[in-house]
Amino acid sequence: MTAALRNEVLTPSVEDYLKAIYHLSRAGHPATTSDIAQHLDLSAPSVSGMVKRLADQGLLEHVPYKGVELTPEGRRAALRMLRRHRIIETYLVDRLGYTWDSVHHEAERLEHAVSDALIDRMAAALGNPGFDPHGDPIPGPDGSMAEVIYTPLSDLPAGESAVVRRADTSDAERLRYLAEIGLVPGAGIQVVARHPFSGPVTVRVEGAERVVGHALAGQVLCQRQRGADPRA
Amino acid sequence: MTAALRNEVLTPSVEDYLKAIYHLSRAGHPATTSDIAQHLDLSAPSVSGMVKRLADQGLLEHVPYKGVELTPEGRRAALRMLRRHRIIETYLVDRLGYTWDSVHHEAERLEHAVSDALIDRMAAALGNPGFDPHGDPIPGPDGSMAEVIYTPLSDLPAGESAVVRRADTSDAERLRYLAEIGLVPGAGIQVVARHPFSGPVTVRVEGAERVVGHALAGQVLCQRQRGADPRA
DNA sequence: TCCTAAAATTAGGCTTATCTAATATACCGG
DNA sequence: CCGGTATATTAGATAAGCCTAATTTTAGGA
Repeated sequence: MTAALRNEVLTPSVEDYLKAIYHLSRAGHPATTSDIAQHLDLSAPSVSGMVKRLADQGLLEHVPYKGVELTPEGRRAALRMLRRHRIIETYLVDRLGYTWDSVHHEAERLEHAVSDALIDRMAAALGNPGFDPHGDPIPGPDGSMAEVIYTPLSDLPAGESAVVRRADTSDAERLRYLAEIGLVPGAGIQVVARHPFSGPVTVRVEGAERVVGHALAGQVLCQRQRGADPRA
Repeated sequence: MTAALRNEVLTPSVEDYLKAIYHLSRAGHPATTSDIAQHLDLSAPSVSGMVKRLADQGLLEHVPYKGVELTPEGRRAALRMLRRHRIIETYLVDRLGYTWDSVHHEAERLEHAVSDALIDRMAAALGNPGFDPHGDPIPGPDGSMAEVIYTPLSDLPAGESAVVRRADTSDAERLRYLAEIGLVPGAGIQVVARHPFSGPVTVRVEGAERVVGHALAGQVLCQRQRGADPRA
């Protein structure tokens, strides 16, 4: 019998684990114990213990010493939390004057307390937006989520701001180099200049200006910020 | 060293106990273990245990086998919860289309999760109201609360709706009788007719019509509903 | 292949908050 | 003033989540 059929309510702790595992699994491979522990700022044994309970509840699959992956039920729960989080953030920014960078902590607390009905009312009041203030897509009540179109750094026009979302290569050398100059997922960047004839791109990252060759820039997938809105 | 100086954060459970004790203490005498247990739907031993911990933390005074009373610090915490609860209720009714009777449960969950900053933003967005949708006063950030003017049932004009708030007598016979006909604190009433020359009042309580003598009606203190707003 | 370092798990303990069962206290009527 | 009932407290157990210390497993390098 699955947890859903047993009609169980998830504790805030469990919800946080599912969220963390969902995020860590985006990359494809299973989330490891230490990844989860670091993400949630907990000890590894705490994670081991919780993982066992979550597996018993049918929310994830655990291969000991290997890692965990969410079951469809676990993923549903994680997407529900993602929806809550992003709607709350959007509401607080849109209606209560929060700034996009100050809103995360508040949403982190509220997402465990609001009812589904309130989330739906907030979403309706906002016109059922598809994206939050950070540009991230908001899952629907059914768990469906808009695809985000990532733009290669090499295609961004000069002057534009964006957020690095993914490095489209598995070459360790390149990944290491990109990390070294700060072009990691989540990093905010601004294109300073594009040089013609497939030349390099000059980009500002964390205050520093970096020059990135055309080929490498093509593998740095970015999410464009306001003004070139993905919801268009 | 008091809990406040130790900078402790109260758990949701503790907040609920303080709220319950605050409400039960309105009547004057200390709150008893079984009152608290009934109010929170917990066993008496659970309450005994928690009461001991709260007394250790300096949030209340406990005289074993007698009852508990909040310390100034405990009262501050309770009023902070009351403020949160009532601002949340007001916001949800005013801005998100909740009805005044459906809003309680949602507020009960949110009041433990919202930050002080969010409460202040919600209050500001509402124009710092002094009363919630039920007509109850909202404590300020400093714990101050508007006095509510209660109107004796004998003074209410015919047709007016009100809520019974207090019976201004300690005569057990009268209290028992008032309870019998449903004129208890919290009961919603409507004045059907007032009879002249200090005659009785006909009032609808829980669907039934009751006739109350002038003297007794003078001791049933009511809070008038919308249209004769206490915030005037 | 073997050995070691990193990662994961198990063992054992703590705190909060709840419960049921047993015991202690208070109050009221005779 | 004495006993019985109602109320309160203590005793002891449980579950969720967290921790540190000890152990086990995996994987990479000589």
